[in-house]
Amino acid sequence: MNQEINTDNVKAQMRKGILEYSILSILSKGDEYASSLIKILKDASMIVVEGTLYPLLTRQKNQGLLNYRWEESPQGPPRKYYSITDKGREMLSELDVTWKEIIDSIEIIRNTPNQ
Amino acid sequence: MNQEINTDNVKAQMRKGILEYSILSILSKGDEYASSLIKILKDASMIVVEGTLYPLLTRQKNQGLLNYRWEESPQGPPRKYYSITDKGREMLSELDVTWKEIIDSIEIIRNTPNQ
DNA sequence: ATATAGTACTATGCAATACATAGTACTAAG
DNA sequence: CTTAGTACTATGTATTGCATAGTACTATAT
Repeated sequence: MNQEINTDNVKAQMRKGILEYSILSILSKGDEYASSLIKILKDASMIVVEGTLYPLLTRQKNQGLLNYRWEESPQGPPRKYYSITDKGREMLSELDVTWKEIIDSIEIIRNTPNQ
Repeated sequence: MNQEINTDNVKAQMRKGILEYSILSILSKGDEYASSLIKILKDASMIVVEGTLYPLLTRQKNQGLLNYRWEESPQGPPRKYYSITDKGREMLSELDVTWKEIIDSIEIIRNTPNQ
């Protein structure tokens, strides 16, 4: 029980840094609004809550990685559609490398004998 | 320049949660002391500093995942050798699953078209 | 004997971000 | 007008990596 809670906590810590990469990835394939992003992430088993996502999107906007425009929704309040900038695409490419490095590091650590 | 700093920052955030997994992995293969752990991690391109590692080892000890014993060193101060507990091995197995889930999530997010 | 260098461990404040929570606002339906 | 569903804003809390300061042990040099 306590162990399960702890595993969830480790997973939450693992999400730090990863979500920024995930958002840029999704938007590189097309513009989306926040609730849609949450759904896409959830479908990929990456659970994120609004309190996390909105500040993250704001940070990325302020860093010039994203832009947004308002668009009327079919039957609710207007939606804020986010799109990735050229700078965001460059960042995404760098994060591709960074993520690969992380995976390789874990692979080595997990499967190579200590010296 | 500012972008490089930002990538390093993202990588530091990504390390959160991952280091716990890394430490258990290393110790599952044999006992080590802190400076040795730092070297093994560094060799796998996972840079960690003492200010991070020692509190982390202490936390894991307090959670029952590790144990330690003092051992005289060849030519310096005594060393604190850490070993993994059965509980630590169980945790490691769970983190194997957790890590795989994260990788799969990123794979989906990075390579599947949005709906 | 004392100072220095190398090695190893302890303590703590700071920065960053995920999360929980509270709230505002828009639109449609009751 | 009220309620429900949807979408966004704001903020305090918890956690952990990092920077920094310090203590302690052993060997070597002065």
